[in-house]
Amino acid sequence: MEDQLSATFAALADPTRRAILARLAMGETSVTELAEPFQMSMPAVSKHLKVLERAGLVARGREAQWRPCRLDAAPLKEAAGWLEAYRRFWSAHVDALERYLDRMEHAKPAKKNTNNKRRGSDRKKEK
Amino acid sequence: MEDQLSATFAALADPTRRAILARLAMGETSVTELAEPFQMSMPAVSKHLKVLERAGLVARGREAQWRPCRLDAAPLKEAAGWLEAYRRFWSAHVDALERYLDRMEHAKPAKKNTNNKRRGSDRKKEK
DNA sequence: AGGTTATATAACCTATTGGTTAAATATTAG
DNA sequence: CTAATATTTAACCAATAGGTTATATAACCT
Repeated sequence: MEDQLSATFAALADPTRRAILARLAMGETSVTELAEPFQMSMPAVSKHLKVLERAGLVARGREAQWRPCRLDAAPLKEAAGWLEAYRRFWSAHVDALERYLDRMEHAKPAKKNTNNKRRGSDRKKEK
Repeated sequence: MEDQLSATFAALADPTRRAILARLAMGETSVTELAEPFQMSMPAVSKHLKVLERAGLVARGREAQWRPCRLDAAPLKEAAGWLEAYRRFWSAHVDALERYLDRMEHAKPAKKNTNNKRRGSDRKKEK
């Protein structure tokens, strides 16, 4: 997973890690405190932190025996930018247009519209 | 990976899948055409499509022997919404505000900040 | 029916992920 | 130095991911 964007999205693809980021958004804290809400072992949290750290989302300091973690949201900016390019595809207005165009598409072809008797995996659009 | 958000981010955490979505943003197309730019086998692309489909990002139809894929960006909306909550952390302007608030937070007990380097959240050590 | 095209599935492989427990490390306190 | 605390690393495990090749399925076209 060489690229930054993949690392960022992969890091976000885990609820534990997202919860850690949410906690860090409230301020810098220690690993132990981060781990507290979860029912997993400390090494597991440590691994999650390493994933976040390698994705550049968490930076750490050293203070005595603590390794305080703090949020570094910079990589999220790139991710948000990527998503932004798709905004028009989820805008409600365009959704309606989409559905309209889709109906046109399916009504248009003069081909014999053989009934879709096939298996149910493509039932999504059949309203 | 039970939740929708995790499925969405996980689906986006692969450059091939992001490229597939980018292609689909230009319009519905077949699996073969989707696979063409990549140097991987067709089953590999098929698997990527299945990941995207289970994440709800791609819907498929049936047209003769083709299974046209089309983008369904709805799940991206939730992802973008999640990221949006962190926008203030990557905006440079608010970054300055953050730092200011952070200093205030840590300077609170005393009046003047006299080189108090300790971070507040891990001070349970005062015995 | 038989052949071609488009796509999916099966079976397999290796690397990575997410978790565990046990041991090591780093730092402070006494 | 020793003990305590915070955290990481090591070794292991099961499940998943991402790829392969070979085979199967589905629909079309003679």
